[in-house]
This record gives sequence, C-alpha cells and structure tokens, in this order.
Amino acid sequence: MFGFETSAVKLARMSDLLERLRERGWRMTAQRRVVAEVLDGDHVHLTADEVHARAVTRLPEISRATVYNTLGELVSLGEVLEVATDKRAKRYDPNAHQAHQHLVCARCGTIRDVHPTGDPLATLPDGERFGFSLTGAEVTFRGVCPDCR
Amino acid sequence: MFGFETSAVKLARMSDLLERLRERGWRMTAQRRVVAEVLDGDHVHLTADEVHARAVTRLPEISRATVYNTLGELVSLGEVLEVATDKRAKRYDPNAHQAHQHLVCARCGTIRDVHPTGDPLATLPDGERFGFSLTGAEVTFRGVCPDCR
DNA sequence: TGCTTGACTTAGACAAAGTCCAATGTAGGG
DNA sequence: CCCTACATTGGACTTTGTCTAAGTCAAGCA
Repeated sequence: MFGFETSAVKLARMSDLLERLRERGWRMTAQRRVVAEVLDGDHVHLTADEVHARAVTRLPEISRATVYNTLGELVSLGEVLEVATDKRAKRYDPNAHQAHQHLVCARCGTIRDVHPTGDPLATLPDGERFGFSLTGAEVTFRGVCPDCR
Repeated sequence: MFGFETSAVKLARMSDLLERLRERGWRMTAQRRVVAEVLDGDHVHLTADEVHARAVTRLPEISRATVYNTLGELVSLGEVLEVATDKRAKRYDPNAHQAHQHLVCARCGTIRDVHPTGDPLATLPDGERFGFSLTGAEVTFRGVCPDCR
C-alpha cells in the first residue's frame, strides 16, 4: 500500500522533471531519461560513477561522458544539486526544490537530507562578512549513524 | 608596528606547532618544517599542490608524496583541517584550534575564515537526527567578494 | 511517413588530484 | 659516531573528471 503510493509519487515527480526539461527545450533521449530515473528518490546522493553504473544496467551502451554531461546540465538547470562533502567525488542530489542541509556519517559515508531550524545566513554578523554579498549557506552536520555504532 | 607584532605572533605559533609535534614523537625533518612554515598564517587555505609549489621554493628537492604524507599527518593529529568547498582539490586550513566557518567567493574562490553566532549543531532538531550521534557541523557561506563585483 | 539538421552520444585520449611502493636517505637514541 | 626505524623520493598507478572528432538520432517540417 505504501509501496504503491511511493511509486505513484515517484512517477509523478519523474514525469514532472522530464516535462519541465522538455519545456526548456531539452531534446529527450533514452540516455537522459535513464539518468533522470536513476537520480529519482529520497536521500539519493550518488557519485557520477555510481549514476553511470546504475544507468548501464538499464541502458548498457550509455557512456561516462554522457552521464557527466547530463549531470552537469541538470545542475545548470537547477534541477539537481552538487554536494561536496569530504569524499573524493562530487555527489548529485535530486532534491533541489526544497531547501535542506546534509547529515553525514563519518564511518560509512551515508548522507541524509535534514532540515535545521532558522536561516543559517542570519548567523553571520555584518562585521564578519568582509564586504561579500551573500547568496547562500550550506551546512554539513557530521556524526555517526545508528548502524555504525 | 603592527607588521612586527604580526610576525612575532606567527613565529610564536610556528614554534608552538613544531614543539607540539616534537612532543608527540614527530621526527623533525627539513621537509616537515617547510610544510608547516608554508601553512602558517591567517586565512590560509592552500591545496596540496599549492603547498608543494611553495615548499619547493624553500627546499627544491621536496617531493609531492612527502607533501601529501605530511598534510595527511597534520590532519590526523588535528593540527590542520581539510576543507572541501566545491573546488576539485581539498584545501588545508592551519587554523584548527579556533572554531570557525568559511565564506567562499563564487567567482574567484577566495576563502575567508568567519565566526557565525550560535552553535550550528543546536539548529538540528532531535526529529531530524535519524539516530545519529552528532560530532560537529560545518557551514560554508557563499557569496561574491568585493573585488569580484 | 520520410528528410534534414543540429543537438546529442560515443570511445578514447588527456588532465588533475591523490595513492602506493621499493629503494634510498637521515634523525635521533645509544 | 653508528644504527635502525622512520621518513623521503620518483615514478607508476588509480580515480575523477574533461575534451574532441566522428557518428547517431530526436523532432520539426514537408
């Protein structure tokens, strides 16, 4: 029952995304559809190579370059966020339309989306802004997840 | 006058660092001394290759591997922080003994140390902790610096 | 439905950042 | 001053990401 609901929601989100992209003049290809599908879901924070690995299971001939290109385009369009935790590779977060921060397990690297209270930007006093015009703030909470303890 | 004071302070910090390391059983080599010297200062956030480039001017035969090793050891010992902004390479921040966050220019990449008010950890409600035991939080403020506007 | 065209994809070369290893060098205790 | 364990070196290797030239195909149009 919940499984069915979740699927329906995901399907809706997917078609929304593909619809938005089509409206913005995106040519719809099998490769792009697969990349978008792989990225769909909650708490999804895959590296480019992980996205490629999963995409290959659905579309064996998809190339790494296309995955990189597509991810870059999704980021430019604001549909996907790049997340730089301390890991070596950048991660891609499809949850771009809801403000959130990240909670990272120091042992296994799991990442959860979290929603702190207040606006982090407001915590930086004028005297600490060095004349910058601020555009945003990212918070990475560090800890150890239940499975790793 | 201020310049002199600053130099004196830096010198004090440096010898403190080397002293602490010696006490922890660090074998003191020319290479390690040079890496530590290169890292000294305020708002210093160099990449490993930048550290290497500067170290080479003082000690031409120092190798990249040694710079990586030494930086890794300084991080393990808690004397230097690794900073992962959105850039490709990790940066190394010698200001490890005073809690601070970072303000990054989106255009030129300049990084300033800043001190927001309040404890970022306190902004994450229990219901958003997913059973993690929290150990810290990093805040990256994004903006455009005066020089880039 | 079947062209046409320019945007998209591909494979592989290349680049950047970082790791690893066997051989060599040296700091510091005895 | 000598040892020896620890540190350094150079180069090969890995991982992550970028670029390019050539081939392919989505989508508008007849």
